[in-house]
Amino acid sequence: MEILGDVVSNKRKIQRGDYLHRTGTRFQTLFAVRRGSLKTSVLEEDGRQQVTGFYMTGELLGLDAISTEIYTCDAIALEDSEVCEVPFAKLEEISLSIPSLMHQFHKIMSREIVRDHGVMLLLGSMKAEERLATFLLNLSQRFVIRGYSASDFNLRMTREEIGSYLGLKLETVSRAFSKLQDENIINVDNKHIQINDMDRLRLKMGHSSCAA
Amino acid sequence: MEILGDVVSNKRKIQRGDYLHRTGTRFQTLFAVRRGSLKTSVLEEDGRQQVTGFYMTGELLGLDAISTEIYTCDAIALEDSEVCEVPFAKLEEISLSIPSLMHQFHKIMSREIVRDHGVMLLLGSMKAEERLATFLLNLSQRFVIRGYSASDFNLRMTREEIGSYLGLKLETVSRAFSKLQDENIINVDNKHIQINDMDRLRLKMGHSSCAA
DNA sequence: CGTTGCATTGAGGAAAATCAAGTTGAGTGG
DNA sequence: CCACTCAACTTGATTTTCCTCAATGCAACG
Repeated sequence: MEILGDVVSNKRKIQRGDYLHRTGTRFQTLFAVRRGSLKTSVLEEDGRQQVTGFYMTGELLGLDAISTEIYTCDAIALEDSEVCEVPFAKLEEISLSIPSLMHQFHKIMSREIVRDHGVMLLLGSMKAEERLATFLLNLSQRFVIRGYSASDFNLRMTREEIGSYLGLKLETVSRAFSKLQDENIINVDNKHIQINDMDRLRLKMGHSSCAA
Repeated sequence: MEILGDVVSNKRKIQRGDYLHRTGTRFQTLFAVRRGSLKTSVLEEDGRQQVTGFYMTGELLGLDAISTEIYTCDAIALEDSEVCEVPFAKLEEISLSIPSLMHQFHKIMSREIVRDHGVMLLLGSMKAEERLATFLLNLSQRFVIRGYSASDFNLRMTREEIGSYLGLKLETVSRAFSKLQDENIINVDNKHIQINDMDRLRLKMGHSSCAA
């Protein structure tokens, strides 16, 4: 992963709300998040919009653009952030002489596909509360990996963005938060989330029908 | 693409209903469909299952397994089929000496990601009828590319499998078919589908609210 | 201190799931 | 060849879930 340093040409700061890239513009670089967080979203002809992912430190954006050499989504900073530009042509070139780099890159792309399949499963077969539980546990997991608390963190995105990602309306997200709080599984104070009972939250992910 | 011939070691026949690979088994090869069609599906701990994709001639399976070197889904033949085994290690090896092959491979993986984002959009923001219209048009498109009729084809999968892919119950799929038939947009005779009005079917995809 | 954006909550309605019959059609065996 | 079986499909009635619309709360900011 550190080999990526050879490929990384320059860093770029990006303020909350700014676009990192826009749908339809020419693709040349991937972006690795160094600090902060971003969301990607796709826009349909008829105005419908959907958030397709949230990205934190260390995660890679732009993989979708390789196929057409045009970005297929918008990437927007959720807070003041910093990214590394990874020129894709250069990455491919260097890959030729460093097989392990190429292999790692393939794994990263593959992981993105697996991740998307997980979201498809969520969108296709889970109820609102299960979706939110899954989402919170996923975030929690990713915070832990980065050395933050698994059970106490601040959301960087709005209810509407969460809803868009989970295929729900913002009111439904809000209600699901309230319900989990009423059951004492989590504490919600606006964007500040505390998970009180990780196990019961995990149960929520599974089969809501069996739980009380 | 023909370069792939160098990598392809052997063909494999697989009968309707048979597994091409199973979740959890060791990954070594990708599979290119030569004839027939397959579905992939993921199984959750609690028994929930979801179809994550349908694959036709020329399409590539197994990309999700690269990340963990273990297949993350089941692949099952929808009809008697034939696939080529593409040993992944060999593909990576050859890529090193044929940059264009590597580049093509990256595009294929990227296209899979874009495709998944499309499904996420469908699952997250479309109503039943819109989902089915989108699905039929996608199939139609893929048949055309392969030299078959765009407006007259046979489904290889059951209503339940379609529903699982689209995040709907089989009854809902059936009703959506019936509705599109009542509106004279398509003809349905069990698995035999005829599209009478491609334009109105496309309209269905978009904003159902505006249509009658 | 009003404005603005985000969040919560409630009431009512629409969409899809669930439950429950029936129908059809292909394959099987008498 | 016909009855039987079984799986897939269709259709209707009811229930659940979520969306929509609307009102209100609340904190940040100029």
